[in-house]
Amino acid sequence: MVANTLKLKQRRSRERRERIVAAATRLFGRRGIAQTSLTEVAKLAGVPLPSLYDYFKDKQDLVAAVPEDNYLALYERLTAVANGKQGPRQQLRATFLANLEYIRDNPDWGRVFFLEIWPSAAVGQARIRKAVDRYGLHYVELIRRAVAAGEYTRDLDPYLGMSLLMGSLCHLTAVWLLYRKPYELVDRGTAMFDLTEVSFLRRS
Amino acid sequence: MVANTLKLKQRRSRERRERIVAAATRLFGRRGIAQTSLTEVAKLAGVPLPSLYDYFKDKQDLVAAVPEDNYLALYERLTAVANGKQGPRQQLRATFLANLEYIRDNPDWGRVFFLEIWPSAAVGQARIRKAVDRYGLHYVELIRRAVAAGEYTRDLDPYLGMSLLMGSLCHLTAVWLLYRKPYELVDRGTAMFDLTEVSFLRRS
DNA sequence: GACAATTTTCGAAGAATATTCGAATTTAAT
DNA sequence: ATTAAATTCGAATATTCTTCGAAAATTGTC
Repeated sequence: MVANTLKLKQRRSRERRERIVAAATRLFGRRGIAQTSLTEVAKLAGVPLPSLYDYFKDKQDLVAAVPEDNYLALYERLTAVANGKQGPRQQLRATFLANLEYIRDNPDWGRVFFLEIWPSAAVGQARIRKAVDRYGLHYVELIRRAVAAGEYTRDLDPYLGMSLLMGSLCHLTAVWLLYRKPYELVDRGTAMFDLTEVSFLRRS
Repeated sequence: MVANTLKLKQRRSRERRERIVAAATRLFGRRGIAQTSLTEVAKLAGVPLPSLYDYFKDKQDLVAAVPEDNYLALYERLTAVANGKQGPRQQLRATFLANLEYIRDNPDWGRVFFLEIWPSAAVGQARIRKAVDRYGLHYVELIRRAVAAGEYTRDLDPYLGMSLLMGSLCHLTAVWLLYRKPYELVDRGTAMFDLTEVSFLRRS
């Protein structure tokens, strides 16, 4: 247990940091980043305002911490799900749907990531971009394998396929979040994946 | 000529407003909204800071004006292009590509709209949402007609089809803008449209 | 063309928010 | 027990957004 071997002081400090990120996720996710002041974040986290700066360089840095703190859990879930399936095609499908499930279960995080971070200038920062790239490359790799296995047509450009899937994912999520969840995200995502995949398949 | 019949004072006022929006489009588009201060906008527009408030309620209001000032030109272009084609399928394709051309030719606007406005909380404002909805419905309508004409399969849900196209469009544009235009937008958009459309077609 | 009414402009001040500084406190190490 | 190190946070500063109202410019009227 890492947490237990940490010195008392360090552990407390870490818990504090986590409380701040949790508060930020919630507030940024509900009201948007621009509409949330650090004063509010500090209040919800139960720490004095200047203490935020003991953990984060500035507001932007706190914003970046929100998705970062979720990547680990997300990737674990995605790989766990994918490993349970056989064949790249099934793995791709399972990954896509697990991704939507994660968003459904963590809408605040989803909103910060898909609506505020990923599209915004934040991606210009190397730190965030790296994570986003990794995210996309995971899909590229699965598509590539499905092509190699002969499940998808040889004509398929894996990057184009990835753009299609990521684009659908983002758009679906954005509409779901912005229009107050007018449909069941995973169900609709399933329909969308199956529709998209038609164009990936080998012409018989 | 509306502009010429306007009283001198009103005309100057309108030109001023246009200069402000132009400055805002440029700065918001290059640095992002959060990283751009109104002081900078005012300076680039050549007006004193408080004068911004003679035209816009607050910063958010100025942000909203950026896409609004472009809709007219965009819609004109889209409908002109679509009307030159026959059959809903060709019209849809032409619309999609003309849309990409407009983005390519107005990247600052594209960035403000696709990266800052559309995904952000701003869509929560009725005024902006209305415009966005209209945008999407245009695609829905064209798809619907293509289905009715028997060009697309009857199984196709027009809304799902729209999500797919809009998702692709957004993602393609976002990557193009954020990764410093690594490909020719319209060419890649063409490949993407054709790939997506495979899943719309009637199974023979 | 002079005068009043109206609209437009913008300097000065205020409010909200982000950020820094460093001294006080707490914990860890010797 | 004493020193060193890390952590916390009150007080002060900097930046940015926003308001107010008086000055200036324009328009309408006689």
